[in-house]
Amino acid sequence: MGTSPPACCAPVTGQVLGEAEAVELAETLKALADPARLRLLSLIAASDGGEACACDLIGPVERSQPTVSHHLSTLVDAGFLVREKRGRWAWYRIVPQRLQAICDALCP
Amino acid sequence: MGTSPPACCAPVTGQVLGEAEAVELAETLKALADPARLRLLSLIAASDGGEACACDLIGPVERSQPTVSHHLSTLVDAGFLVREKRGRWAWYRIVPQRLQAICDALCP
DNA sequence: GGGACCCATCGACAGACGTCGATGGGTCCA
DNA sequence: TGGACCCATCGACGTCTGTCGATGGGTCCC
Repeated sequence: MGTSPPACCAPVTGQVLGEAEAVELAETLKALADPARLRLLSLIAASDGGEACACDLIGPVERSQPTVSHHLSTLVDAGFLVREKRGRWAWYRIVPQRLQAICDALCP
Repeated sequence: MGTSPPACCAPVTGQVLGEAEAVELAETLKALADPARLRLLSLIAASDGGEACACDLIGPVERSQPTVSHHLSTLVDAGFLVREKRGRWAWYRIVPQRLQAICDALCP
């Protein structure tokens, strides 16, 4: 919730991180730091066109449907995915700049 | 705990992540995903010679001494820091390759 | 319209995690 | 030797989080 920064995030090295910047980067990393979410990202990234239907993710990730839906929402909220509703299906697409921003923050 | 891989970690994109690889990368990211730990890394990286005494970290990071010690141990266990005892002081140094390995896993 | 299907939300629960005060081992100096 | 100091560990506590079953709103097809 909250700020939804334009660039995200302040780099770890270089200028010393303040508490607010650290909280922001930590929340972003926390969204990545879960096996189910990493597998979801990996599955979507490896799909045709870089997008995947939620119905095709439940099996491979080996979690229940509500759990997968919850993790996908977390990734959307953190900006790593975008959701698009098509009929009764939900399609998810990777946001490559978001992943790149993390790398820039960790290894400038 | 356990394997302590030579290179760490399998990349998110490219081959689809298996559960074991995802757990390993998630644990590594979890070690980073805390404001106090990010500030500690940042403080140490910005110190002279890339190393810092624990006694100089407690003030800036605004946590109690046991809490700081706990976080430093977490970072050491995850391979982001190395600890060296000098007399009654404990000095910590960044392991740059470890941070680089995370970036390689996220943005190949 | 009725039924099958996809998916987000809700409520609940167990386990993990960040934090602190208290404690004790180890080191240095007077 | 005694005292001051640094720091890791322990025990405890409240909070956050990953997981699931149940539920209900939408959408499509027969």
